[in-house]
Amino acid sequence: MLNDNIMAPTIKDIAVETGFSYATVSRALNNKYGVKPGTRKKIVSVARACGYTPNAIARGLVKKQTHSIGLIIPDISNPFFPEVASGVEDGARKKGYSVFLCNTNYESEREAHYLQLLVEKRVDGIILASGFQTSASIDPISLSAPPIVSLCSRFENVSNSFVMIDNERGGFIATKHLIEQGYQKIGFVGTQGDGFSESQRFKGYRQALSKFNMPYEKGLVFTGNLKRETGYQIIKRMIAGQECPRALFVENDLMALGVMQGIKESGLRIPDDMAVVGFDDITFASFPEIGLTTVRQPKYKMGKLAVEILLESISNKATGEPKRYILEPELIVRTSSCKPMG
Amino acid sequence: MLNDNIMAPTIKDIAVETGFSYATVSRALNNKYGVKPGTRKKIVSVARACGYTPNAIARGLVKKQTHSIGLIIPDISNPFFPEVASGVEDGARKKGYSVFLCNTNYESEREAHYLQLLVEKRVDGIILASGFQTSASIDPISLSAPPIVSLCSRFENVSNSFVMIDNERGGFIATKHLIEQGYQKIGFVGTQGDGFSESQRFKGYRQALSKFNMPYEKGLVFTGNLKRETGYQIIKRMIAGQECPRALFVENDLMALGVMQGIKESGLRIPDDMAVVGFDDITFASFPEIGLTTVRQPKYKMGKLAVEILLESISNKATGEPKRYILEPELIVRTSSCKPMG
DNA sequence: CATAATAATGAAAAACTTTCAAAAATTGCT
DNA sequence: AGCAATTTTTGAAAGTTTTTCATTATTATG
Repeated sequence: MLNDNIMAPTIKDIAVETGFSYATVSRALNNKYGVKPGTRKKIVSVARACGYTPNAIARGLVKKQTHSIGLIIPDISNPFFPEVASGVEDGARKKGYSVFLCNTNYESEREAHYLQLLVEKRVDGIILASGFQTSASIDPISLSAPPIVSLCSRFENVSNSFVMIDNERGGFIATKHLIEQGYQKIGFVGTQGDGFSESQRFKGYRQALSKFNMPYEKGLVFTGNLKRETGYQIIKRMIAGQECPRALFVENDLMALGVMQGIKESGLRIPDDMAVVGFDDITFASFPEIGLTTVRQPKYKMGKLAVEILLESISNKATGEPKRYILEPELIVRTSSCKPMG
Repeated sequence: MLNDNIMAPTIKDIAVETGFSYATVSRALNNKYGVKPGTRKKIVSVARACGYTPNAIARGLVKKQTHSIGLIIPDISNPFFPEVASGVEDGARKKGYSVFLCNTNYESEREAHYLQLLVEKRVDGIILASGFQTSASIDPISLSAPPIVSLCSRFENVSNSFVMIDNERGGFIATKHLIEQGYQKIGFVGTQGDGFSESQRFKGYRQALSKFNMPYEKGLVFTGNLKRETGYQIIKRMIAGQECPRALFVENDLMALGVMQGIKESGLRIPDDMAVVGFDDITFASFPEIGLTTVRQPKYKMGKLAVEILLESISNKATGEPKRYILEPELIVRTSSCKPMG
């Protein structure tokens, strides 16, 4: 009662106030077995009266778990990730977990930094939607690291649980669709890889070309980061150049939107002059005015699933095999990829 | 060394290993004054060798600060908020703070729940982009609560720092614009308030009508939550109804996009048959195919500013007057609100 | 060389909660 | 009432770090 407004009341304050011990107060407030109803009532009412709030930090220290998890994503301004994050958040909240949001902007140092930070914060687990397929970051901390579930990505050099869609197949069906629409010169816009290995979607693109006996031309591949602005710039350069494809598979929708904007600004029409297929199926792809053909990822569901796997493996203390979910991509055909006239 | 792979090494382990005391190890690792260069070197190298990671939980308990903040937003799937969140995250990261992301889905119980949770987690501060103007939630915890900066909103019954734009003025200039374009029947789509008070943007709408001597007609006001789907449903109903306005001020862009979609699906044209003005200026409003006239909010900047104010007030231990930033809204005219023909 | 001043280190307390073993109180039974 | 069995309560320790104060070691000064 004495340090009422200077500091938050603690269990100790309540113990003093009620005359019971810390232990009893703790058990009473946590609804644990073995405290007389009258006692509990008194303790609870005093706690409420003095505005007691449990200190999750102290609790975390004792119990060695924080009920927090980390979510690392590369680009929060790509609507794909908020959608995923939404699933993560919902799943986490339902089980009483909070989530640290970490946005890396596709920078590997930032990813590494956050990974380190989350370990220091003693999160109970991490969901890592990495921009990278090979991790320099994840390794060094692996000793004391909490369980990590990869999301929308996986590491080639680490075997942990992951949930993602079959990106290679996604790239394949996107490209196949364009081929079946009769396009001859099909370009690729996206990342070619993270420096260690090729992008899966790019692989699918090449695979489709090869399967349908179409030549792979390096000149039709345009790479850069996965932002909208980049797509915009690439297409401008592309149109200015000589070898301009008639159809494009763009590695993600955000970039595809930039591409489409560039195409239209150049006076060309979609799909008449150039067809576009994206990847992700972000909300805006479905707008009638946009009508972007794309490969759908079940964003919310993936986030939810990832967090469920993570919490599962947290409660298991990470025994058990890593879980690997590879979901099926789904081609959503819209107007941006209709059959060309001639 | 003995419990190497079973538990994360602690300062104690390093103390034992090097033969120095906790105190010295702590000082060495934290680059504090008063430890012999040789000693420091040895300690640091042992720490590195055994993969020591400081325990932020224990540190938080001692120092009574966690270097974490909470960010509460109502709707992460509205691109407006990720943009804001991005500013918050950047600002926080730069100062070594991590952010708990809390999505309330415009539900006040969830807001209250998160507020409580963040206090328990002993975050150093909270940024609250509330869906509500009057808080039942913020009050009860005010005693032990960390500083709270309101963002894109403010409370009428609590005086704390906030950063927002002048929503009333925003509503005013949006409506004024439609009036100046010659529209007679201008409708409003949005929330009318949170049950305690009117929405500021709605107030601006009414104010503009009144200023230009136009009648306020209840029949032209359509309310619901601020989601896209809601906008879509409202416009469908509106078009089916009899008193259909020729121009609409929609309370946010997301909803406006739903409205636009509904309009087009009904075979009407924008702006020829119906003009639309939104609010926020989310990225997608600017797409040529969309061309949504809107009231711009400096999203990223607001997030950044809010976190700066918050961290400022954290380091001040919350002495000093609350800071109140009311930014100027800016009307961005695009194609969705051109002059009607006749 | 003695003394003062400075630098380096250590011991212990504090932060708040949970948990375990043990003690105290209560209940049931004869 | 007396004893065992059960329920309730307590005290102390643990969890990890930082910090304060005190102590020891080192260097400088007269």
